[in-house]
Amino acid sequence: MIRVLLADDHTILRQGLVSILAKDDDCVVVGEASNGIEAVEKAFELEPQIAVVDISMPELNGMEVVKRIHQKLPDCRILVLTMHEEEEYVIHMVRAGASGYLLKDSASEELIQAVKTLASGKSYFSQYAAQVLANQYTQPEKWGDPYKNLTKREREVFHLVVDGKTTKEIAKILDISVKTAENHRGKVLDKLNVANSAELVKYAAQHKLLI
Amino acid sequence: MIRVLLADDHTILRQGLVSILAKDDDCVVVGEASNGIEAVEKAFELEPQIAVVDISMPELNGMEVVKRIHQKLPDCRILVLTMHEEEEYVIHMVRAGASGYLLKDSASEELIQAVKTLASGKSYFSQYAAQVLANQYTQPEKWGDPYKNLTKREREVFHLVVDGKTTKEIAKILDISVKTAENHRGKVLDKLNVANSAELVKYAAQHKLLI
DNA sequence: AATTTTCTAGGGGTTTTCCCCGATACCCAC
DNA sequence: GTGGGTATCGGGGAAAACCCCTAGAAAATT
Repeated sequence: MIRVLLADDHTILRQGLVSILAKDDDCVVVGEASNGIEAVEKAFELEPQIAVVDISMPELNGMEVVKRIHQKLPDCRILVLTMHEEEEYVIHMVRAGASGYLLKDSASEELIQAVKTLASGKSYFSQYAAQVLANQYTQPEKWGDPYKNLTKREREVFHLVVDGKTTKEIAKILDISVKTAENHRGKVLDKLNVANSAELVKYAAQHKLLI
Repeated sequence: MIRVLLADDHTILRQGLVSILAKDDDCVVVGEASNGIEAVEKAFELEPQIAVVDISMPELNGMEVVKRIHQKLPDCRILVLTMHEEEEYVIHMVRAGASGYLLKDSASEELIQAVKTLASGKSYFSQYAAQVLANQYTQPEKWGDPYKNLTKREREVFHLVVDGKTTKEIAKILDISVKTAENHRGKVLDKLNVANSAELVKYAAQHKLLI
């Protein structure tokens, strides 16, 4: 039996979800929440296997809800159910810890399908959401604005730092003095507005300049 | 007019592709290749906007072809057309630089759709391929083996370092001396077999322990 | 040709990292 | 209990990173 928590501020829609899930023998709705705070509290209290969460909710928005639930209950799989089709929403929710993303105009069979898929440990994305996430892989062209301000040499240094090279190694590779390499790196840190090399690598990772 | 290069070792299938694309007024097949080496050479020579590439080809496999074309001609968009459904293929081809992934049993309309989508600068993935790539984002952390050897405290330090915190900050957060924090970090570096904090963040990113 | 930007390199300083070392405390087996 | 392993806590010291600066040569722009 898959224990499901529903979080959506629209009562009617929640009712609809309950009736859809009630028809399925493997699912049981163990709780409902009508705002973000309540959603988090009920999740902690009931520890459901699946949490179905809307993006726009009063008190606490969906992304915060997903973050908090995912942090405290990593085993609880979160399905985002929303009207929002925007790319940013998909990406941010998945980053926050969602394992599924479904649009509200999906068929009811798809909801059940999604819940079961998540319960089995896999992920489930609507056609559109999957497309958005897949695109993420092929667009490292979005070199963040700051990155574009780096000079050619600075970019070389940048990539070497990101690769874990020390200043000394960089100097040897580029055949310049350690001091110069240090200078370049300093400028890179400055231009990308990060405090140290570790943060620089983090920046790179978040902008898909890694791997 | 979208200039397309076809690379597939099966002559009949290539014929089919030509006739499909010929029906469309916006596309023109400027070249064909029946093996990997030839594909790369023709690509460099003709500089097509779109290269349709099969995975399994003689002389040079599809992944190498994609890599080489993508490296020399970053503006040439590559569509992988294959029978292989395996996850690894999708991921590897996309990493190598492919912008689209289509199965050979797709409808001919979908091929044209994919070619046009790629030409417009976007990506195109078959339902299945998109699903595979989307899943990459949510894979329940397969915390690498080395990570599991970290003690509780070391993991706390690990995550703080990865978050870009300095030792001093970590010491304050965990309410321990700077020296102790340094020590913990040293052990983490040692256990994860990395040389410095930058590499540590890289490790985290590659194991999806970031963000 | 003149100006700006980039690349180069160093001086000299503080802070952080990194690699040694030892002390305490805890758990667990003998 | 008593020893052995391990986790946590620290320190000393050398090396590296980081930060402030100057400054000339080369390259790109105007």
